[in-house]
Amino acid sequence: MAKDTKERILMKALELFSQNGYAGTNVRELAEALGLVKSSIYKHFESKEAIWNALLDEMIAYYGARFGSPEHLPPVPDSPEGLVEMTMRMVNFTIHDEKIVMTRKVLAIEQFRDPRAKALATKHFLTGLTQMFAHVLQGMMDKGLLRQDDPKLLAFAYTAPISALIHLCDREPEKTEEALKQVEAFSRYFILVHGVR
Amino acid sequence: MAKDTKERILMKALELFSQNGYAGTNVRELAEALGLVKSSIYKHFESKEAIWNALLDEMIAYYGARFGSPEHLPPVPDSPEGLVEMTMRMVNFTIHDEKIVMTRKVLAIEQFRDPRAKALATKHFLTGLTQMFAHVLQGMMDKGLLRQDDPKLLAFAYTAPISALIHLCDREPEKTEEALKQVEAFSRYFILVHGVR
DNA sequence: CAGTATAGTGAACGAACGGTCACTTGTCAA
DNA sequence: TTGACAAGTGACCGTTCGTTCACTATACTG
Repeated sequence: MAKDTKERILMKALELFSQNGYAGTNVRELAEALGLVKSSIYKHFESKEAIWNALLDEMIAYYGARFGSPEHLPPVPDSPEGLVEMTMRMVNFTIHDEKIVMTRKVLAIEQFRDPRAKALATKHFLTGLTQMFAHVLQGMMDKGLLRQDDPKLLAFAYTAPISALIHLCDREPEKTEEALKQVEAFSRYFILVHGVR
Repeated sequence: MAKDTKERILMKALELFSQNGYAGTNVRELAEALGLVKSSIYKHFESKEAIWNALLDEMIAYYGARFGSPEHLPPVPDSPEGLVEMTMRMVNFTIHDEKIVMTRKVLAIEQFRDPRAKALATKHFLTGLTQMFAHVLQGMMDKGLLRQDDPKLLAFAYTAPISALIHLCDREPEKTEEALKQVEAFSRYFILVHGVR
């Protein structure tokens, strides 16, 4: 029950921080959103800032566990269409997983204030996807599915537009359907341009 | 003197909001950053929220005046190298103009809370650049400098990576030099891929 | 010169903030 | 059965928040 409450606090804090930011959220509404009174919060965290730091710890650990090690690199597709499918699977996951969506939002809000949020934001928004797809696209070049090219530059050119559409979904969820179509269209176009001819 | 102070308040509010957000900034520090006491602020704005709304009005108007009408579309370059130059000029401007940098930051922070900030964020982060370069790239296709293609898709593929690097500069200014090199490398690569052969 | 806006001040307001503490409740091992 | 401990409560603390207001200083206007 204790551990459970601590985790529930962190989850609800993520939810509230991702909407109104750290400064825009107060301990009382956090507690009441969990059916508690604010003093109960302090049985689990010594301060509001401690909640923020624990949340950041968790976000960093979650990212590391999920995307940090080479063993989590996705398999290299066997066909151009396989890249489209893999991309759509990945994008669909990342925009529908509530925790990841809220993490991106909170990083967008707090990136200029907290150095650790800043570093994690760069991973989430830029280097993470690029590194992952550098591996995938390199693999596809090795298989002769894409023209030989600088894999990092190619991965950057591939993932940055997709990342922009993910941000759009975070900001305006009602545009998700249209954004997903754009992702697919862009993915196919990318293959058309960079595939072997 | 009056108008001046009102504008100084808005400018300093933009500065503080872009660092700590609206909720993370209080009227007292805003006033004292201007050499005033907080009650003086209320001679010019009826509330803190009124400052925020006036700031948003100004940001929206500024964007409209600068990028809103077709007459502000840049001239179409006469050579592939001209596209690189135009791009570098544009990026250099947008990451060194303090007001625009702070505007992007504040939009990143407040995009999930305020509907008008959300709409303006999408323009700043996505559609604005894309529309502008759809025109430029279309013009270059007409001149036979680029292969025929869907100008919107092409512009999206061109501007999204550049936009990602602009965001990186906003977040980690110490990486500006490296980011600019990446923009240039990407721009040349883009021409290599999409230019006539 | 008198009169009147305008800009700025300092003290004060109630409300909301993060945080503390003595206390009650529930759980479970000895 | 009892003792110990963790979880939760409600009252309360000092501080800070946004905001108001009576007042002063300054500058323009008739």
